Amino acid sequence: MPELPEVAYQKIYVDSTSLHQKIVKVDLGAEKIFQSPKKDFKEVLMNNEFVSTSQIGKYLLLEMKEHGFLVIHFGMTGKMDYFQHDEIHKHAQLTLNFENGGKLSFICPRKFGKLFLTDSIEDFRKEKNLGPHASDLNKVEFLELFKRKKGSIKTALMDQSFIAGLGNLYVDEVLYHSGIHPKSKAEKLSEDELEKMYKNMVNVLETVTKSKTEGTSLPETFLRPHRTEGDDCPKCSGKIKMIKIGGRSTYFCPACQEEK
DNA sequence: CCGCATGTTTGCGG
DNA sequence: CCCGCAAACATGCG
Repeated sequence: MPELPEVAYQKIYVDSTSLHQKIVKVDLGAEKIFQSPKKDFKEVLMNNEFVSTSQIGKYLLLEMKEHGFLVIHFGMTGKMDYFQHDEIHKHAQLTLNFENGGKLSFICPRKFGKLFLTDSIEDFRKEKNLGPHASDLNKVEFLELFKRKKGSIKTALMDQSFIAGLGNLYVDEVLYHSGIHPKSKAEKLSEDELEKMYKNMVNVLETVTKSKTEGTSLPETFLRPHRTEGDDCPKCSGKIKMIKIGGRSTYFCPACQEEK
C-alpha cells in the first residue's frame, strides 16, 4: 500500500471515515511499530480526535485536536481499515474505537510500518530528512533539484531526501514512459529528458491516484501490470527485462529505454 | 521448499 | 564524503 498515490488514497479514506470522532478506546500491537513509548500513544490518543490530515511523501499525518500529530508510515503492506464489527484484524497494530461505534485499525502484516508522535510537521520533516512532496513540485523546482544530483536516475528518484513519495513501482513507471534507462546517470540527462520525466512523474502520480480512488484499472500502456521478465512491452514489440538496482527489482523495456 | 514482494536502515567496500 | 550493493526486518503468496 505504500507509495505516494496509495498514501493519498489512505488519506481520503481516513478523511471520509474518521475525522471529528472522539476516541474512547485505544488498542496497541507489536512493540516495534511504535516510535515513542506505547503508553504515550495511549495517553495522547485517548479522548482525543483527528481534525485534519496531510501528507509528505509516503507519510500520512493526522492532526489531533490536542497534542500534535499521529504520523503513519505504511511500510510495504500497511493500510487503514474502518469497520463496525467486533472482530479485530489479525494484523491490527493500532485500533481506535470511536464514540460513534466506528473503529479504525492500522493493519500491518509485515510490521515494516511505523507510528510516530510529533508536535510539529516541520520538525518531523527535518528529522526524517524528507525532500519536497513529489506532487507539490513544479517544473522549475524539479529541474533545479537535478542541478546537484549524481548517480543512477533510479536511485535518485527513490531517494526520499531528494524527492519524497516515489518508490520502486512508480520510479520504474516514470522512467518507462520517459524512455530513460534506469541506470542512466542523473547528471548526464538532458534538459529535454528532465522535462519529460517531470511531465511523466506528474501524470503517473495523478493517473495511479485516480485509478485507486475511482477503482478503475490502469491504462493499457502502463508498465505496472507487466512487471514480469519476458512480458510483451505494452508500447512496442520489445520484451520486458528485469535487473537489480540498489537491491530492488527494476523492470524496463530495453527497446523503449535505450542504455546510453 | 523457494523466491519474490509497494520500504527503510545499516554496514561494508570502492 | 559520495556511490553502489547486500543484508536484515516479518509475513504472505504463487
